[in-house]
Amino acid sequence: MSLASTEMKLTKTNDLARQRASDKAEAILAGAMQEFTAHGYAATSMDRIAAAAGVSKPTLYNYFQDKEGLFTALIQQLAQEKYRAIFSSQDPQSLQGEPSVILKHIAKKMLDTILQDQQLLAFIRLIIGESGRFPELARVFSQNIDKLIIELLGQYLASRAELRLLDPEATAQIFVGTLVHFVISQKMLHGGNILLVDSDRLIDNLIYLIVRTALSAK
Amino acid sequence: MSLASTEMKLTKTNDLARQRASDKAEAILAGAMQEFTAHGYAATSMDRIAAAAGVSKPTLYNYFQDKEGLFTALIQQLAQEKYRAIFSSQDPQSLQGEPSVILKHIAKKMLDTILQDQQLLAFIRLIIGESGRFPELARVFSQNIDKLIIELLGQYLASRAELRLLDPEATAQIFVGTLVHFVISQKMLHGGNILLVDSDRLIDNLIYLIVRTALSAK
DNA sequence: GTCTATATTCAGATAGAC
DNA sequence: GTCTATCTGAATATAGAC
Repeated sequence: MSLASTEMKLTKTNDLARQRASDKAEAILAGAMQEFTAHGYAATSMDRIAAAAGVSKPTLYNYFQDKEGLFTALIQQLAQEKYRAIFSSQDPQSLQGEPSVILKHIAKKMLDTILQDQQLLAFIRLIIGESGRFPELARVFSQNIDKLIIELLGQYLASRAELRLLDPEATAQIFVGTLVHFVISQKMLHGGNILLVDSDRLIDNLIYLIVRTALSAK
Repeated sequence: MSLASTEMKLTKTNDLARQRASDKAEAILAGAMQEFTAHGYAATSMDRIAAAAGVSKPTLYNYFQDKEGLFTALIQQLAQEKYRAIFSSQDPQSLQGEPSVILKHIAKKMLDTILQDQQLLAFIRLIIGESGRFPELARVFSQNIDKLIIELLGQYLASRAELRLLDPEATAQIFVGTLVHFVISQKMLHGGNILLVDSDRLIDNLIYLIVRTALSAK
């Protein structure tokens, strides 16, 4: 299967060919998710996926062309799911109140969403780990999740002129980057045990940097 | 080989047993670096490492217990090298000038160091990708590189009281997190093509947030 | 469509010659 | 210490019965 040919638009939801996706296909994807997220691409065998899905190996090949095809199908499904999960947290524009309160709410919600979801953590690890072998999948993830979150938050920051930000979108990237880096170093790299700065302390300082000019102007 | 038994102190430099490390061992480590960083742990075969190193497979097993032992030895060597490369950039305390200038210099140096070094990028990808299988190696990397950089920068920020920071160490973590996230999303996830915010714009805004109170007080 | 059984390749690791 | 040659298990993928 050619990687270049993979259709990767997250906006393209289930089409005709999958009006009623087969139970078997779903079972296979569920098994594949368990195994791929736990062991990575190369260390996962089709035998183990078949066992986890409760089907035989030839059935895998009946629904998916090969290991690469199954993997890319899984990543697309996960990206859609996680995209929806993250954006079901409501639009910041609709929130009422002081920016410092709103931003704290957003930051806590973001961290909670990621830290509570072991599957999402494993997914991010998988995407980064396999980004050498599957650059296209990594690009799509980055463009569809990271970028959209930054844009949305940037719009909110831009709407609060009293914050006197140089550049709301760049500030949003700082905001998101700080939280993502925290998750990676604390959870994925297991640096959380002997930790330097906990999440509350980090969030408080991040928001302080963003709102302090507005505060002192009062 | 037991992972729990791996000695992982970066401070422990070459000891007696390697007073004059064999050329063969170095060739093997060089070959292992090329293959492991290019393909990850599971997808790299001992045959390919042997070929890349220009030795035969039994020679690998003469110098290293098994694949895991070779991998952990490589990660330790790379961590030492990268640690030194990053900290050879001089201590921020010794720099003279306005904090905004110093911080910009540090940020540019950090980004340049990482972005120019393809090997370091591949190493970070490897560490994150294999952090499920080798949690101990990931923990050591996080504690010895990430944490030390944040502490060093935190000390500098603490020495500049005019910045009126709530918490210099947490601010340093924001600084480093922003840059690391940029590298991951732009370079490793190949989000750089259709990019939102470029590195100069990001750095300018990061420093603006940190120093703007001191600026407006003038 | 789904299974059992298998073809084939390739991996990690080693025996034994030199 | 280093090699050639090889053992053994496991991986991807498929042929052919039902």
